[in-house]
Amino acid sequence: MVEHDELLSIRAAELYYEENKTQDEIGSILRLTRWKVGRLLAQAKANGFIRIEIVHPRARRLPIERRLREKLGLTDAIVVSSAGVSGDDELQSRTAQAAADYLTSLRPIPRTLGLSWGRTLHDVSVHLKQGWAPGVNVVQINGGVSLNKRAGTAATTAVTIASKAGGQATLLPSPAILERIETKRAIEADRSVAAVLEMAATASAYLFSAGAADQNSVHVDSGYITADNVTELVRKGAVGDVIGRYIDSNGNIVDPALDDRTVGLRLDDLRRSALSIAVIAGSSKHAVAGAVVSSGLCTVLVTDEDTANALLGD
Amino acid sequence: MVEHDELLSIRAAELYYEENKTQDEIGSILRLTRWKVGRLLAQAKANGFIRIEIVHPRARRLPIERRLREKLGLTDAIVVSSAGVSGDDELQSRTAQAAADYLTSLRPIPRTLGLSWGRTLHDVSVHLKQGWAPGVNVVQINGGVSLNKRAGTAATTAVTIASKAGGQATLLPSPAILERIETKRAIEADRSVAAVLEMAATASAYLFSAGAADQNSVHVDSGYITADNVTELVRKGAVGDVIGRYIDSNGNIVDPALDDRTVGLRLDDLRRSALSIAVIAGSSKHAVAGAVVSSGLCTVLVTDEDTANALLGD
DNA sequence: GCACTTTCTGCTCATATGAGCAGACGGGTG
DNA sequence: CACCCGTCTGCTCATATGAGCAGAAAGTGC
Repeated sequence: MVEHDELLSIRAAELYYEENKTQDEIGSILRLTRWKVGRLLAQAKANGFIRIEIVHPRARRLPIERRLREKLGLTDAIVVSSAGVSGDDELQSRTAQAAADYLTSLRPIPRTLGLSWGRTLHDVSVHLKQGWAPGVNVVQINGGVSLNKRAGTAATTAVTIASKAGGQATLLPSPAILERIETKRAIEADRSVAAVLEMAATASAYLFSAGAADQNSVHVDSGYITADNVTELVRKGAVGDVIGRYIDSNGNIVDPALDDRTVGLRLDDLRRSALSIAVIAGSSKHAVAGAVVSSGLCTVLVTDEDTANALLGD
Repeated sequence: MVEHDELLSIRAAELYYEENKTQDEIGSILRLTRWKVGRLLAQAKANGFIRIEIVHPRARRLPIERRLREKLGLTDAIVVSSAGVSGDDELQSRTAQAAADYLTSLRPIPRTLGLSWGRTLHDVSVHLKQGWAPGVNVVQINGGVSLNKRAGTAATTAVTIASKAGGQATLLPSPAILERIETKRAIEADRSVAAVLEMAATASAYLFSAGAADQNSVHVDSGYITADNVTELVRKGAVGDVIGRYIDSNGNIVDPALDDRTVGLRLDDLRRSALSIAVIAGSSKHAVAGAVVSSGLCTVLVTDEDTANALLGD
């Protein structure tokens, strides 16, 4: 009889959800009392036969957000829906939009925002509304200025975010990765750079993304490292990079020598921060996202539904 | 402000459908009155942002059924959901199940059921329950007995359906298509064949499927026609076959000479019937389904959601 | 700036729905 | 066959929701 009840619950669900009939009407159609209909409907829901989806570019997945907060110990999580999405580009754009929304509604408003750069964060800067906050200063937390046009967007991103909030942008005038460690030490010792790094270390909030460890990395594009370097890093266990530093799935630095040549905030500075927001979207970034979250690099994660489900292991 | 209301309606929908909050609670979260929340929710529904799907192999799509009845003038339409379906095979199986259900619940119970044959109808016969009706006789309406094992299922189908209803099966002892028209005339004149055809013409209901006009046709498999014949038929506008007769998109016979060599009920006999049930599923059969429905070959259509949507032109 | 129309808001009231409970039912078990 | 235990049924009652309406607000044309 269980089998038969299941079928009945489907018939009831059709009439209720597709034909907008009341449980009473359904009762007289299926020759049941309205209470029985109510129970069948509840049963159909409990069995997962009723799937309700909110189809909208700005839709979020609150239950997944809650599970992320609870299971992974995040202060906050923002998960955008991937329902009806056409490709990774759209997913990234939706996520960037959500990050912009999150920044806008953030209270208390941070005085200084430490910022990394990349395609995702550029997208966030575009989505922010003019006047999104009343005075927020932005400081770059890792190097990468104008080595080529792609890296040039690093400056644009910082300046855009600051100017839309009526604040100042402080750029870090250094390449992301230097060829020799001596050069890196020298540049860090320079007053203009040291001042920026000092400011970066004391920012009240951080906003960063992560890159996948593959040939499409911005660091390869920008010429800081070669495709072969990346292959080697992957062999050593790298899953991606955060503010220019390549990490393995536990969030540890993969290649300390390379890391020593990388200019910018240390990962531990990020881990000490009370508010660090990671914006990570797209199927290629599931692994880095996992590393970022599990090693405590962020307190807030903005991501897409698929990545979130991957993090939760289902 | 419309833009802003849309976003609010999405936030409200998230809280309502994913977090099971009451409209009142949502009101206090979003700082709105509960009536405003109700209106936002109604708006979200009206804009199609809320998608409710019933995910179950036996789920039907009642609104599409209604539109099929209204727009295409069918007496009845049964549309199974394609939600979460893996391939055409599953779609066909679901549709066959629905056809079996429909037959079982059919009132008044037909005394004699005219039947064609094919993979789909075989599937229907399998899904019917023992004792699905109290005494229904079955008569084959087109030829095709045991030329090879595939065609052999024609007899099995008819016998199964009849025996599960405690009735008699009457087989049409003839090939589907003969090579020479004289042979066809001779076989039709034979008393044993003529009697079956007479019975077929006076059946109280018909159940048939349709084949796509392609190389996978049962008629090619069974050796009644060659793959080249099919190519030629398609060139002449054939979209598929019904009870062995190839029709174009208007439901007209494509090749009168071939048709004259085909044994069985005429299409016009089907069109005159008060109850003829077509069971057609799968993406390859959208075109035939359109021809069958628009030329009035069936009064009842059992099909899948995708095919139905194709018929409705969207 | 004023009269007019249209849209929006917060309400009352009727209805639909879910929670919880007492009794009916069913089917093992001694 | 009587008994018990778990499940199911139909109910009452509290709550959530939608329809409809009067007044407020916001446009619109002169």
